[in-house]
Amino acid sequence: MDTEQLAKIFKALGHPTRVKIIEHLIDINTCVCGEIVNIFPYSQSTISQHLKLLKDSGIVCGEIEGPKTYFCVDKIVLNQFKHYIQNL
Amino acid sequence: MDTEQLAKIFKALGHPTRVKIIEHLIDINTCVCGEIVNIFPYSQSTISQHLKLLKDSGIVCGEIEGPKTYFCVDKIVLNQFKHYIQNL
DNA sequence: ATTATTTATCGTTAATAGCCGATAAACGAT
DNA sequence: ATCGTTTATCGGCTATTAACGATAAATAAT
Repeated sequence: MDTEQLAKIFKALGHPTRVKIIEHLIDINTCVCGEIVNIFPYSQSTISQHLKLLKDSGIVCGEIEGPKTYFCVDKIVLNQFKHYIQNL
Repeated sequence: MDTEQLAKIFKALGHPTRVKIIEHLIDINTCVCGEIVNIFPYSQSTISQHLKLLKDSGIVCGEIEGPKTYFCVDKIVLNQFKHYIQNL
């Protein structure tokens, strides 16, 4: 895990809403965009963009099933991330 | 450690240069701005701003001694941070 | 075939970030 | 008191981010 990807993940988590989204994703394992929209006081497009950012960083992955996209934390990447932090 | 402060630290680390700065700070324990300027291909003002960001997030503290400022990682905050990540 | 549901993307706007050079501020040494 | 060293801050520029509404795309259901 190189510096660039690390910084990307840090950056993705550098917003209160995205921190809460990933905590929620970890809690409930898998989740659909609309469910997250219901939790936060932001529009659907805004939440979708937050999810895209998290996905682009690699910490989250999304599987399209029908009209829905199921988001979940990429456990491999999360573990690499944890491992890095632990060694700081 | 609340979500806001967490996001602030994540955000502070969300830049390759700042990741490298904090790695360096952890390595050598304490460090002066000018030393970091010599490592990176950025101007003194840019590095000073990166350090300010890290300091404002709480993960780094700086002690002014004469004309120099000695920066070091705040180990208490770093440990709180690590603890949070481990519990993810 | 049309409608409803769900998500992604586009275009816009305001705010923030990242970089620089120039300058100010604080101190030590001469 | 002046000069050199070190750092912080200011102003300016460009690029990116964060938010929104509107719209498109994909599918499920009627």
